[in-house]
Amino acid sequence: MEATAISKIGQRAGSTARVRGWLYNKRSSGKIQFLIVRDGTGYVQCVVPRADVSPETWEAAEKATQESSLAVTGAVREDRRAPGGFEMSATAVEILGPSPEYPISPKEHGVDFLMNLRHLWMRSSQQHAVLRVRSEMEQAIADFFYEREFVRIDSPILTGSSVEGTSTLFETDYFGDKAYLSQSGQLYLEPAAAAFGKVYCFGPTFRAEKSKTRRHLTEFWMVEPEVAFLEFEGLCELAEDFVVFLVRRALERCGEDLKRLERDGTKLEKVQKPFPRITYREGIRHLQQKGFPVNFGDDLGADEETALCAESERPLIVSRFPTAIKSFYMQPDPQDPEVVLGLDMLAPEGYGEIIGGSQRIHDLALLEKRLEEHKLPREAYEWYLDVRRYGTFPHAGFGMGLERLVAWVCGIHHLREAIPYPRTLKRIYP
RNA sequence: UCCUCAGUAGCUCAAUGGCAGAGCAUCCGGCUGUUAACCGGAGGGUUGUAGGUUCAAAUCCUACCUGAGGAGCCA
Repeated sequence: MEATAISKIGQRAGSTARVRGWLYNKRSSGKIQFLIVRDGTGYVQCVVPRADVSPETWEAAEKATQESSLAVTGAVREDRRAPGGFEMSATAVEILGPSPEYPISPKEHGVDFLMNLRHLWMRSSQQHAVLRVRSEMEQAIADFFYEREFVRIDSPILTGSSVEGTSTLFETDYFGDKAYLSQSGQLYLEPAAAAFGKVYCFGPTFRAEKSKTRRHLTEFWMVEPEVAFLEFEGLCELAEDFVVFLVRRALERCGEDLKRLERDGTKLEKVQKPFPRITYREGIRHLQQKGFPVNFGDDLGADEETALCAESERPLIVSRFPTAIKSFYMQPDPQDPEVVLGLDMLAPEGYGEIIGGSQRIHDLALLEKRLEEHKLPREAYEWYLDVRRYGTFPHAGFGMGLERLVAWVCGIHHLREAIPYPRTLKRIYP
């Protein structure tokens, strides 16, 4: 008999089905055993009454330990007592692969232990739910840009020049030359915007920051749109539309997973346009009134960000930062030349910055000047300057960290659970 | 890089200078509707490593190793 996906088991109610998967948990009571089987699409309870099955089937059910792979055949029926609403009365249980002494028990474990067993931990229901939400968000990202006729441009992972300083770059040998793992696809997207108009890239990025917090990974996935002739106001709207689209998608298609994660959906339902916006100057004033010792020119730390977001249930857009604390390529505000047309989007509930973006400098002379001020090696950027030499145009873009979005949407504490195999300061295994 | 905390059974944790313990997991037994099932029994230890103090160290001291939480920086 052909196997049925457990997610589709309800369609077989009243008839016989065969499922293949792994034993998630088992409870027994003398003459009856309950096997919870998972196959990646869902969970189903299989009931094995001793009186109704062959001795071989009874023995197989008894021998099956946590995470043994199994094939179970039986009659499907609705039953309120079963988790999921349907259960199978097993007529045959076959152990496909035994699983002696599975290390992750249904009880509590520490972070280090679970992270060393990440390859097994992803079988656990909550981890499984997070990674399914991540997959849905990846699909939603592709859909959002496809619907808006963006062209996906894959930027290189191995690069010769950096967007920001070289201190946070992973260096590697490239046939005797130095190469670096990409920190951002932006420099490669700007030329592509001149070729295609609306473009985006989506892939892994690498930061050798020695940061050790729940908001940082050394390898994370970033999605970056870049749009020709888009100016700052339009950029803010694009970022807003994007986040609203992604959160709505999670609510529409990840209900089961969010429920398993005990995520409060009402908080996500409040993520609607328009998002509150403040400028950096206004933010500094608010913070000073609340007693924070901050002045124009200071970077906003974690506590400051949390204080600014405290009043809002929607993401907050902070814009127009001092030129000195931002990257070399950001366009100055014509109304206020001390600040640049950059934005940070801060997620509510303390999840912090999920998006950073800006309008880019399109004037060649100004960009050359900024490269010099930031002491960046001019030669490495010659090709990038060509974007301004041959038909320059105003343009803007942003980057969104996928793991930060997923952590926020799922309501999980640490970014390391929002990626299948996290890379952190102290972890490159498994 | 800095600050703080923690390393004891496979896992989560007790034992505060005086006999190394419990729950879960594993194995054995019991129970015909379990929901992290429950009940009884068994096995399981170089207390992170090295040194020191002491009649006596898991416990106090020193160094190192490993991990966690936070800061800075960022997405």
